[in-house]
Amino acid sequence: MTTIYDIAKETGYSAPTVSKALNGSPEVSERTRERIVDAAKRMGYTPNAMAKALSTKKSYLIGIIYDDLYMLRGMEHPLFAGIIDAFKSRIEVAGYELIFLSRQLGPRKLNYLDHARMRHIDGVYIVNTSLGDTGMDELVAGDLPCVSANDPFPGVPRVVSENYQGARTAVAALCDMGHRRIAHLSGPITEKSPAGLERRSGYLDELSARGIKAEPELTVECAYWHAEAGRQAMNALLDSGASPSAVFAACDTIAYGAMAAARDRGLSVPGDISFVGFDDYEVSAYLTPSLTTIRQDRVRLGTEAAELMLRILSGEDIRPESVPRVATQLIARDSAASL
Amino acid sequence: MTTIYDIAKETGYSAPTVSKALNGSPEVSERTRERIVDAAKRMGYTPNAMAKALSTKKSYLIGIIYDDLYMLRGMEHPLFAGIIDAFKSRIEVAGYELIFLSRQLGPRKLNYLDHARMRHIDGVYIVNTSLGDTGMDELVAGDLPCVSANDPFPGVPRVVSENYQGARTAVAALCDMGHRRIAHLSGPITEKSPAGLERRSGYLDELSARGIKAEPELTVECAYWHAEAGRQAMNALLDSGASPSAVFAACDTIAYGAMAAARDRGLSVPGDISFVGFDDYEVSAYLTPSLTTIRQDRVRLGTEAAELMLRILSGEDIRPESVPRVATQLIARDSAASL
DNA sequence: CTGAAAGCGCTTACAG
DNA sequence: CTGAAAGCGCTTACAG
Repeated sequence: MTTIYDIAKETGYSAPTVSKALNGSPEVSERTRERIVDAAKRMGYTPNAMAKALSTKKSYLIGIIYDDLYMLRGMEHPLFAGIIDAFKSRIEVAGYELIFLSRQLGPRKLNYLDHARMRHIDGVYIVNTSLGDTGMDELVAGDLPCVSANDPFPGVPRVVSENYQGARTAVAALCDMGHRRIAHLSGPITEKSPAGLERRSGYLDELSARGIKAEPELTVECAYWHAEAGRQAMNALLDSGASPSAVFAACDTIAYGAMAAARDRGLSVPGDISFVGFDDYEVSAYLTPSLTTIRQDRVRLGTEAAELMLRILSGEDIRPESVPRVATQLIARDSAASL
Repeated sequence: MTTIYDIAKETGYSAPTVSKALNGSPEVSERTRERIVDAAKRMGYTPNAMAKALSTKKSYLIGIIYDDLYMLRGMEHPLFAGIIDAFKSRIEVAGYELIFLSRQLGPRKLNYLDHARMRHIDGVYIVNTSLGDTGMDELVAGDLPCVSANDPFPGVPRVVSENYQGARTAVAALCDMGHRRIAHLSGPITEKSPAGLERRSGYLDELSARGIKAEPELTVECAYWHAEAGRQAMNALLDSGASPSAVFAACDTIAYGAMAAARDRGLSVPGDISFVGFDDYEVSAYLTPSLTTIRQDRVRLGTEAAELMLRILSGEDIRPESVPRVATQLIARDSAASL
């Protein structure tokens, strides 16, 4: 590995001058810069990020937290995987790299904050935490820039979809098709992770805006954002004797399980019962019938989060309330039809 | 941030002794060790990984290459996302962390090797490369430990599924149900990424082992490992007038698209035509009908890759040919039925 | 068992 | 415009 000292020796300049030349400092002459850059190229020089970080106290590392007990499938989650992808694309243009934060390194357990400190992380993208993640309070309370892709944390700006409005759109679409008995398979309802709550509110408010009385037995809460939970909730709904003509599922995977449950009971979709999901995963277009759903814009979610992170990193002070929600979009397919 | 110098001052020992004590060196007295460890805990000491890496020349960073032009959906790919998850879980127990390698950092383009050098990466997990990735040759030719999760590279051990045997199992299952006219929607056929080839070979060999003559028009190559490609291939197959009673799709997503195409033509599955996939993604169980498929064991694929990486990192010399394939498993569901 | 010295590869004042 | 000095936080011989 060639170092700036090798280049210094080769060109006859000193190490500091080489450093300045390579970093494009204005206080080095054009001629010197050229010579040094040439030599660096010729000698196959690669800067050592560790050494750089050690002296500048800036690592260009963004930690990513993705611990997902709740969704039961780690990074396979297509929503978050897509968001991370987009985040990475944007953030690396600004020179930052993504490193996974973890709570176990070698023999010892640690918390995210310790890990972040250890690596001198510049910022943290909190994509998903499981309920048992201790140390999140400390992490967000510190002065480390954080952006959340999902759950709220005090003082942390987050970039999330218009859950409430999206849910209203979904229900409105069903109402416009003539449905009145619309059930809702909600996500887990908890303040800490309000997407479920927000979508349920949208469901309830849209019904009431249309003068439809919401019947409590038409809403069933799923324990997880997961197909199996959707199947169980759908079975519970049908067992209860409620006979909705349409179902708004809080996410696509819940819809998958629910549609499978309906099919297993011999109900035809959308002949006997219509379904609308929320997310728009790739496969949703290929189900039988294809799933009508509310699309979350993963590219925008990830890109905006990166943009926000960069603004914070450059010293801007962001008020969490000032961050706009990302719009959703109704994708009409075959699983929902007019009564 | 407290450093070992702070601890040295506090305890009255020297920095080297603090360093040794904290690293559990045997050449420090038990009593000293205790005092130092206590002080470190009390003072909230977190070691600085950069400084450590700089002096030891070991970063405990594993680079991960995931560039996916071929699959058209980055990390959303459930197979590779699951594998990475499992890899991470195993590798972090040994103290290693995962960092994404990229080809663009800040204003300048770089190749993976430069990036790896810059960060003093200890090893690289090559999950997926797109065809245009230049510099892979250099990367694998260097002395950086590499493990591949998919494509072959000279000298690089890889941990992949029993593609050939899995395909034979899939076709065997269809034959056992009485099917003789079995079509194959293959993945892209290329030496550089032989999964498609291997599965097609399995298909052809199983047919011939059963005395069934493979008809060329029954095999259609998909341009991508992707649902839309599956739909197009299925349409091409049906347009050609071939009328298979069963289809073996090279992966689940291809099967999704193919089944959708069949449905759009009014064919019932499995009444008119049976389908078997390859992968077993979570949703495959919730399709209508649920998809019979060959499961790739993502947890084992990732864990074994990590295990292999650790062995290489500890100096073991691995012959790529010596790495066993990971077994697949037939998951019988509803999309394939007896003739 | 403990510590003084030097080094890992870079950058940041500061002096000239 | 250029360079000598010192420092970032750690570890590794080496001496005692």
